Amino acid sequence: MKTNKENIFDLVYQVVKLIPPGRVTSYGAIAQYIGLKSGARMVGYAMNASHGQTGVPAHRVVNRNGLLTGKHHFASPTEMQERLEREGLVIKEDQIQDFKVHFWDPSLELGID
DNA sequence: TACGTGACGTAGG
DNA sequence: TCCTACGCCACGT
Repeated sequence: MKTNKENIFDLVYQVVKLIPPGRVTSYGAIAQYIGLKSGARMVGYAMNASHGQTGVPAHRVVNRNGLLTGKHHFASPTEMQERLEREGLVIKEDQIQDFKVHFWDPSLELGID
């Protein structure tokens, strides 16, 4: 797998697009799936650049603790939470409740191979 | 061209 | 178990 910067961003977008409604994943999970070493930060950066991208549910990507760390980067600080709640998730204190239950691991769902 | 910053994660104390 | 420090890469100034 090539790790060109454009591919990294594109891969992140594609994986995020594959996240089914009502599910969430973490930066590290995506990074690990696309083969990024410490790409957790890169995934976050890709998300930052995904604002102009359509079909990229960045609100379904949270940190390892299930915390909505990127909510401030949305149009409204509450938009991320609103969207997640709209999909049936429960957000409390900017944190996803039952995060483990709704966690969507690309390496597991899409296959590591 | 060079320095600083950032939507994170892991390791060590 | 909780807190602090470091690493990594790309982008903006």
